[in-house]
Amino acid sequence: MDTIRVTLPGGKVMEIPPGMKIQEIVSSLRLNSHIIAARVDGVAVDLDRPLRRDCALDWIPMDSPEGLDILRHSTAHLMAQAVQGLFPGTQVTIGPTIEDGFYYDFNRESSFTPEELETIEARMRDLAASDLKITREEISRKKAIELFRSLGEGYKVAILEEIPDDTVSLYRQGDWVDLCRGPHVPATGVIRAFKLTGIAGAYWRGDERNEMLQRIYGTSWHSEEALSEHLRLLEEAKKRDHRKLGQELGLFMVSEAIGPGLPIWLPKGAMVRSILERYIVDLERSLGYQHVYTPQLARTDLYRQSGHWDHFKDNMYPPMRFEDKEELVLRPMNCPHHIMIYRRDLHSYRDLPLRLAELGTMYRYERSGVLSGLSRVRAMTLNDAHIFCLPEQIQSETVGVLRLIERVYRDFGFKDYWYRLSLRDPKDKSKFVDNDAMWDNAERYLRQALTEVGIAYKEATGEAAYYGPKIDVQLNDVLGHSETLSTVQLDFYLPERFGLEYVDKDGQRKRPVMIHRGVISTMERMMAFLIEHYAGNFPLWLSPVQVRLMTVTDEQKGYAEKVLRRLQALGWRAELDGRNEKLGYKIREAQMAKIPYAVVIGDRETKNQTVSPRRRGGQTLEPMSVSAFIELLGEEEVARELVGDKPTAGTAD
RNA sequence: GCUGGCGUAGCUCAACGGCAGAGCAGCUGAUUUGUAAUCAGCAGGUUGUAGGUUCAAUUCCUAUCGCCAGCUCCA
Repeated sequence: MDTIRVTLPGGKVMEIPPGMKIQEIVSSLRLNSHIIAARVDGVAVDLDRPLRRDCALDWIPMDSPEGLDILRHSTAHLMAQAVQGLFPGTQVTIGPTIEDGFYYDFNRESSFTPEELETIEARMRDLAASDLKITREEISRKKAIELFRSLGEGYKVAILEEIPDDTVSLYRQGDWVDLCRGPHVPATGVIRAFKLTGIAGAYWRGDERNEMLQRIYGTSWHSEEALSEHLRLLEEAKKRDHRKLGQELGLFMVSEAIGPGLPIWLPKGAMVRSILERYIVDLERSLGYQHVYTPQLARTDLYRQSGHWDHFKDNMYPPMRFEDKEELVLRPMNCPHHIMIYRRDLHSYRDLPLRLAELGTMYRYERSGVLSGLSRVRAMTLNDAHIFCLPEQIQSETVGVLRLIERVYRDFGFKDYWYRLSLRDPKDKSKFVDNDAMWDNAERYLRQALTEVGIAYKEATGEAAYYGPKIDVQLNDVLGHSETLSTVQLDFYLPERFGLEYVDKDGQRKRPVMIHRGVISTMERMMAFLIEHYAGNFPLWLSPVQVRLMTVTDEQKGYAEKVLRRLQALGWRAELDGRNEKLGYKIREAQMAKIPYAVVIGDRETKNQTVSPRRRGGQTLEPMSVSAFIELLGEEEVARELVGDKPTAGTAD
């Protein structure tokens, strides 16, 4: 048999001599140069790969997600080649692709400077221009270890020593070689549109006990246009950054004098926050939650008993002592306080579930490097609740919380989020309380609840709370970082620690189960998300200022004030710009302040007793009576939706 | 906490060893204006803080505080 049968994409079968390379098929078919790799029976391979058996072929074009991933991986190699050429003695470690880009970690005495980044980029362009062929080679693991040892690449040797396979693959381009699984683009000339985007330290193997390596980040695209579009989107995203908008819109501040991570809510931000608080408290009360207030300090012993002292001490402020009296700490969590409320009474099984909620302010010592605007702070107020329930109520209560989360996200228009089932790491039990049966049970209940609501989820090992597994809801911030917003945590441990009981039907005292849950997260983080989600354009119901009236000339001031009083009397957050300025100027300021309605009051309106509203997005409405305008506001507030804004309206500049 | 970068007027940014500047915002005056910026004038600073080098430091060095990116950690 002297030919093999290759099924091409689309079903056509081609007969080729065995050993023919995929690249030759690509050339013979005169396919465009955008094909940079292929899939053979579903497995991604280099174009350089010879075919020896009947198989099905599929192309991987450069602009497909998989193609971009390969391109970026090859760009990481190109960068490593440039770095090692420019800075002899620098060792390579790992260089994977990430969303929209890649990085490579190096071990080098000194750090890379921004100027060196440009030099590296220039060298990469040279290497790309020389269009070096990229070739794959398979050798035994033993030989590979020898090779990298002779090259002085200790990290590669360490990686090789952990690979179980006997055979490993190397990739060569020019005189440069790297250990890599591949696949890669056929030659460096394919790599055209790239940019090195940052330098940072990163611990070897992600462990802070290890030495710090030098990481260079970059991005790579199939065309210059795609690259500049990507960079433009990054710039756009920066405009939505809650730290920037929070400053511009006067929502919050952080004062160096007060302290890092201790945000100050300015009047406008405080207005949004109080609306959020009222919203969630009302909603929770309607679902059978009872709100309480408890102090932000407690005896250290309380936290010793709860286990926080053992498991959470690094995140707690040190205790304070007044003379020789009791020792107090700022609370890092609210649960022990709610547990004390539970313990006040002897509970019948008929009382359960007991749902205690609090907008609980708490303090956590976060390491300085992690603080960020409102999303990572040291003083925060959590939309917290603890559900004390019977074991047989776990699933229905968890389902109730999941439904509440879904309901709230709908109200805010959140669409881009995912559920994570956070489990303990069975290999590293030191971070978690030790009770295998408890963990297994809790995990099962959470899975059942997720299934019942029909929610898809990803599992994350090692992400659990110290007292139990949890369901987290992850949202991306505007810069692409995933953060937890909502959380549902199952806890068999604290009821045990505090000896919680209820009297069951049979008269026996039994242990209740606790569910810790947060829906709109901390007020701080929720605010950060909302600012970015709406790009500062809050929908009417959340806008700190909903309406700004503006006169055309002084003549209309009397009528405008009358309209203002009428709106304010009905609870609308309205203000009047009666300054002696041109209308265009006032409109512009209202637009930049992102106020939903700018309402023009000139001679015509005064004469007809009307108003002329203009929406934030630029839409001018026909003059209407004040009552009609109020009706319009009422409908929009109830709908809780954005009206008249472009979905990605950034700042006006 | 670690690696790197950056701290100049309320905000956004110049000046980079030789008298610290602009735009916006603020104040005063003129302008009475119809859907994204009217004009003029005035005022605004121990250049984050503390040391050091120098005849001279915003500029160079050291320490420290803060911010930013990333690592680690997390609501």
